[in-house]
Amino acid sequence: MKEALALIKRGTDEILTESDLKKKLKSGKQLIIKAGFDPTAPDLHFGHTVLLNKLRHFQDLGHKVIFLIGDFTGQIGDPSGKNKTRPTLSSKELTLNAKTYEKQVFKILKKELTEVKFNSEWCNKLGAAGMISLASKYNVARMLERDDFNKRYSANQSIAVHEFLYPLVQGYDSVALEADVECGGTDQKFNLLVGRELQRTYDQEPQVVITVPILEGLDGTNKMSKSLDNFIAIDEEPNDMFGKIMSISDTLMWRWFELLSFISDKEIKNLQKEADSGKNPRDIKFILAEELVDRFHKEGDGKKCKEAFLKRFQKGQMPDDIPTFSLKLDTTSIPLVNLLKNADMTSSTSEAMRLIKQGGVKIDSVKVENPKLEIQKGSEAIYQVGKRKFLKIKT
RNA sequence: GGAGAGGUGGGUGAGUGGUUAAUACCAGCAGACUGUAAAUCUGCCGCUUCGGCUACGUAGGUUCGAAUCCUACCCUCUCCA
Repeated sequence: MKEALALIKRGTDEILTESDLKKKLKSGKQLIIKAGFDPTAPDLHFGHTVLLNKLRHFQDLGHKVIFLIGDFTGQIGDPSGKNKTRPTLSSKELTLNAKTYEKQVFKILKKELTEVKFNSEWCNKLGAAGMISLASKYNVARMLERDDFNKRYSANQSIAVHEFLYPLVQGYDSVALEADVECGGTDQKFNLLVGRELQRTYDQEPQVVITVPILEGLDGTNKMSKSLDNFIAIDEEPNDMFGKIMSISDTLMWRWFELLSFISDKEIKNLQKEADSGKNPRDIKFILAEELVDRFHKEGDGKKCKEAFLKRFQKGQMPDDIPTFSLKLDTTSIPLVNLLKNADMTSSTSEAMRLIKQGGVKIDSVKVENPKLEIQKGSEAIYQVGKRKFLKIKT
């Protein structure tokens, strides 16, 4: 029991309330753990795994996880953050997204203890009358307590009426599932708490709310997200994954240790001590990178990546697994800038031109000086753009 | 329904007839230095067949010339009811 609680508590931000959680754990029954996911972003990244790891902990204790895809709520659009209108997804896309989710999610979650559900299943049945009745169970004053709404309200910014429905519907999901625990990011706290309230009005035992911290992305400041392009997807190529982890700042590294690594707090403290006494933080980052690559790929891949990494950057050698790109030419030669664009190494020929002028383009390790260089048909060489983009191109 | 403010490049935000592909800041990219860290320095930062082409909400108009003036439309915000 003590260990169970400790396992669940690790890395959480808040547990509301802990005494409720204890009670539920003690009851001995299999708990229903709910977590909601956006239907539009099936590419899971490290940020999602903070939450998934927490869910996994519950599974390790034998509880059941409901992986809830918010296809209905997706139509409303989560008011936290920007209020973009979400495109309504077709049922085909939904199934596809769900499949993609499942493929990735079971790298962390146990299949036999996970159930994937869509909230349209019960929300569609609700109808207008049901929505009105649901809306009657909460009040505007309480809605405005939500930090996000509060700020906008006091700043005289608009709050669309339907935005109030989002937390309500999300809360209703908890009622429909009779959830015992709901996990989410700290930014979801309000929504999760509404679930608690609603369950009470529906005469259910209120769910325990567990919030986990939001992981900072590669830039070290913003929340990791696809739209900011500061993420590492969990199905990313081992070497890319390793490289990206190595490129994070030292400060961020400790944060990632805390939220992503499974090594004990004690060991992390030891590592910090080593760093303080002068050990190269890069070598500590290796530990993190190895662990994470191993987790999302095969055991041992992390080590391979590390070796490749050392070879490439310490000794300045080429990576040995450069992908090949073949381009069929109709002419006898092609300007280098066009070649780079066609091979998708740069987004435009203008960009390619710029990079060449700045000395950022190499062919077979030789810096290109002539921006108008022509590449002859029938050539094969290794092209490098910037520090990390390598491609073998055949013409 | 009435009154007013505004929509500029990824973001913030200058610019109110012409040296303006458009100030500045942030983000981003490349180079130097490093540990593919941070900090710092330097350069770049619309597209192009390198002739040009397309850009300041949309569509027209005035003008030798417009992001800047006029008209219509769309959108956002504020205040009043």
